[in-house]
Amino acid sequence: MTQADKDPWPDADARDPALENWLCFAIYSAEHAFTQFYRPLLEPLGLTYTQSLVMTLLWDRDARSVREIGEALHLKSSTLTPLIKRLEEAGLVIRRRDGDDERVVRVSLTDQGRALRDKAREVPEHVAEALEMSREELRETIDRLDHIRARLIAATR
Amino acid sequence: MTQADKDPWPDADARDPALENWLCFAIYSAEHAFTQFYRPLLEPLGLTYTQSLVMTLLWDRDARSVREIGEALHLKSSTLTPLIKRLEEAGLVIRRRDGDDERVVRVSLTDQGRALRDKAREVPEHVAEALEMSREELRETIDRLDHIRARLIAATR
DNA sequence: TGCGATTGGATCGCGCGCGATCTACATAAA
DNA sequence: TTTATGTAGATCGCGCGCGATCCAATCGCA
Repeated sequence: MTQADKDPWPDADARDPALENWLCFAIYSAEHAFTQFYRPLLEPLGLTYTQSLVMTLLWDRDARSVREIGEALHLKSSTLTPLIKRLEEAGLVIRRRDGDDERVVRVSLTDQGRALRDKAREVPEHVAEALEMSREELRETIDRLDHIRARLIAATR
Repeated sequence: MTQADKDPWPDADARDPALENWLCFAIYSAEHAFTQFYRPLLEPLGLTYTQSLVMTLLWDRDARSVREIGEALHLKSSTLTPLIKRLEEAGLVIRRRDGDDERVVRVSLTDQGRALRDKAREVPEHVAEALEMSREELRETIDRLDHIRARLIAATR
């Protein structure tokens, strides 16, 4: 458990010169830890983490376009098109061209996709339990990360 | 700028029921934003972000084993072996079996790899500039993310 | 000494995630 | 109507990142 926490990074004591890089690495590895944590929870549902994000969007509101999904998740069509096709192969969604605008592809839940929602409900509780953080702490951390993301996007040339 | 910040998530006002999932998504997309931000900075060096992490380790201390690098970055050999081979093809490092223990592969910098360090020095400043965060804020956010990671790893079954 | 268990890397298959590029469709302008 | 401009997805190639699996070297112990 704690054995994996000794960070054998260079100059662990003299972190100051490049704290920004540490922040990036902290985010980078927290993301991996989350993925690892979610894996066994989502595997029984047959979903990857990103797939579960798409499903969560659709459970809230159905028949979204690929563009809408991409905006919500900050993902490009080159990521989403194959991913959604995989969801379709799994029988969870269907993709259909919009009648009004033939460019648009609408993604809708199948009965099977809708049914999966029940199995997914307990997942957030596992996360909450693991994190052991107060709602204030969660709120504050999320706000800070959102701020960081906004700053980075604004500064990306 | 601010246009990309409207989060079109379900129930944006009723976030409370699953704040933990929001935290995960916040980390997930902050990670992508960082990758996007780093890309144009690292492209002139011919490095990806993960490759730059490996190089940073080696610049601090040379001739590390694949296992040591993996522990520092929390990455598996299935990720590192091909990545380091790419660094080798680029002429930045050499891989050599350890004489004492033939299982161990040591990764050492070439002159070219060492020389790249100078070009990489300015990168952290760009990050600092973009983030607009105080050292205290940085410190605190890093600590919180490290804590989250530790909790997740401990709770991953 | 010898033999099972462990360890360090390598390999394979799969799913992201992206930039670049392409196509089909839609809309605005001439 | 024709032409130009823009938009929604799809496709391709590449680099992670992992679980599963394999192999060779080493270690532990009888």
